[in-house]
Amino acid sequence: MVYTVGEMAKLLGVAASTLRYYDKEGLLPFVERSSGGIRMFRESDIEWLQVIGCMKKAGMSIKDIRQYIEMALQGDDTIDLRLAMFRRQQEVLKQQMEELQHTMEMVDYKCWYYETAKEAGTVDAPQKMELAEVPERFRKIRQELRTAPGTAATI
Amino acid sequence: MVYTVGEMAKLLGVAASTLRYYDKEGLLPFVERSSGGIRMFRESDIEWLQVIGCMKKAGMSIKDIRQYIEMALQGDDTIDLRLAMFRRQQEVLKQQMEELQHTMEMVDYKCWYYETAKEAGTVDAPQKMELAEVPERFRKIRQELRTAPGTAATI
DNA sequence: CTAGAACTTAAAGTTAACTTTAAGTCAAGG
DNA sequence: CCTTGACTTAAAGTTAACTTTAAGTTCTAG
Repeated sequence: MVYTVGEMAKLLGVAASTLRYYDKEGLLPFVERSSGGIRMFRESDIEWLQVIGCMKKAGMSIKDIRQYIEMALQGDDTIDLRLAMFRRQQEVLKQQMEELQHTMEMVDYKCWYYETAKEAGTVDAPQKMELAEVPERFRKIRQELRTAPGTAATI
Repeated sequence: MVYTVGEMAKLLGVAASTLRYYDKEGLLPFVERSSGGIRMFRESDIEWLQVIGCMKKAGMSIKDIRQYIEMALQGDDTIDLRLAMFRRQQEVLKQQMEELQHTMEMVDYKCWYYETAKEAGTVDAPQKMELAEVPERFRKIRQELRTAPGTAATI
């Protein structure tokens, strides 16, 4: 089973122009062409595309991904390099995860803040609350936010 | 204690031009000016800036953040709207977290894959391995990647 | 054999979020 | 008062990752 660019795009849920762009940028050197020049994606190309999608989600640039693809095509000599690349990516993701967790804490705090404000009818309720009255799990993030000594605006 | 734009930028670890840009985009209507027109950040403005930073990290656009700031300045009438906004953001972050976790699984698999390849000296080792030989935690992601029936390229 | 849908390329356009530049103004130290 | 470094604005430039356009080609069904 082979696919045209449009079919593969539909299958992956991306625009056909995106796949053409990736090809132009050297991300799809493995895709073969018909005698007339039409791209023919093979079933097995899906794995490449899946990995490319994953690397994109991990925040890698097109340039970096092309480097990886080129290494992969060079064969077993580049195993170490490829391993190093994914190890580095692992670190990047760990960092991203921590940041995301922190962001979530902040948003959770804000939800509590506005739920409390809603009940009371004013943001003064959560805003002027003593730290001891604030649910324990929000205290750290609240203090982090309250760098200022004075009371902040109605944020 | 007040800060100029340059001092505040240094304090937050961003470029001064970024703060000016945010101001131009309506994100900093609370920042006052000296008689000469110089921005004077107050200590309490840091909380606003911290929240803006958090919302950016959560993937919100400048436009969305401005909306929030405008609502906050309108006072208690917009509590419900602000709560709804953070609740929506909570969902977005949950989604992001799941995606990130999935990406991490893929990268973990790739690390295992290349560690195994490194030991054997060839990617054939992990590539041609039977599913049963693959560590249990990588089986799901491997199958997900192997949508194709035939063996894929040396990815 | 032909119509038309989907493909091809190169080049230009888009978008968001900054960043840089240019020309000028403010403020603090000597 | 003057210098100097940091500030001001408006406008133009940058970057990445697409997306769109235009002009032409290929494939498939009738």
